[in-house]
Amino acid sequence: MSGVTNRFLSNATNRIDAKGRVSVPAGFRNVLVERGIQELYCLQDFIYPAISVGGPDLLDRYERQIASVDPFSPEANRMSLLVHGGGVFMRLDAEGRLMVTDFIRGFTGISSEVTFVGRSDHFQLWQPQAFQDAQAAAREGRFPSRPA
Amino acid sequence: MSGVTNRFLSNATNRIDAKGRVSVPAGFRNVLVERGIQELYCLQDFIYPAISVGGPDLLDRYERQIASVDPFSPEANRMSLLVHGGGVFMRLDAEGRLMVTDFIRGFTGISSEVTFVGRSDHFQLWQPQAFQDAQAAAREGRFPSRPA
DNA sequence: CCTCTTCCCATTGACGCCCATATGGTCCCA
DNA sequence: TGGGACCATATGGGCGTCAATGGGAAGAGG
Repeated sequence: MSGVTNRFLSNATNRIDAKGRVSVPAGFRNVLVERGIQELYCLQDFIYPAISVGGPDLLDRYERQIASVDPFSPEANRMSLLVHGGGVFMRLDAEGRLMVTDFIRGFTGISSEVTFVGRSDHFQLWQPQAFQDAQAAAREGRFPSRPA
Repeated sequence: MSGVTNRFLSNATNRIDAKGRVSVPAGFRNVLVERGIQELYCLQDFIYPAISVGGPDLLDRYERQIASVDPFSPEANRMSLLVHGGGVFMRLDAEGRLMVTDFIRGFTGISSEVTFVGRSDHFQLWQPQAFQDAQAAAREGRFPSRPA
């Protein structure tokens, strides 16, 4: 109800510790509780070098999107590769942290810090500088280059 | 009613205290009450190095615009990156102050003082000198240079 | 048997919720 | 018209709580 806890908003940067863990911002954790999300589904963004994190419904939406285009098109092929081949379930530990796996590091370029970015119904993991650059580019009206 | 308290007008500069808080000018707080705004949606402006502050309706307007395009399109992704990733809900403390977070400092360059600028249906937070410069430029009819 | 993960606890610093003080202005009244 | 009570705003600071982070130890898997 309060607008504050029902959507993923804003961005914040946290450190990765020696064990490869990083705290999810408390505000985001509250949204997860509010939405009853316990299992996190992580997948690669179609456009940006970022990992999208949300509940199982996030996967549902992406699958519907894939289904809405010609299943034999290169676009559908590419999306399926990212969603089905690159998706993974994760859980938070008791302190609200998640493991930054090689899968995440490799796709995003994250090494020592993670920028958490709210996306309303999900949030994303970014390499800090990449996020700054992408946001600045978006303000200028430029679109990110897309993989062929 | 009188026209004085229903719009954000004029500008004022206040100090940030040792704990990183700053008082929102009483005139602006009155407008917030008049408009029934309790939760403040703060957005990193698209053009200027300033934070725009308004009610939840400010976010609603942007979200309707996003909803009007294909949600999986690059355009929607780009707008969400700015509107969701660059916005956050905040609330004032009992004395009418708000925390000047890194989210605000980093984007505006604000360090020790904040200039509050009325924009009719919302107001903005500026680094004082940046506001002076932008206003002088506007008087000369020059347009702002977009952020790099 | 060794390594990686999971669970648990400790520390520290930040933030929220209070209450206190200063400063400047307004209004009333002598 | 000058003084002074009164008031609203801006600002300062104490203190409890929670978040972010670090690290030990037990458990699982190779």
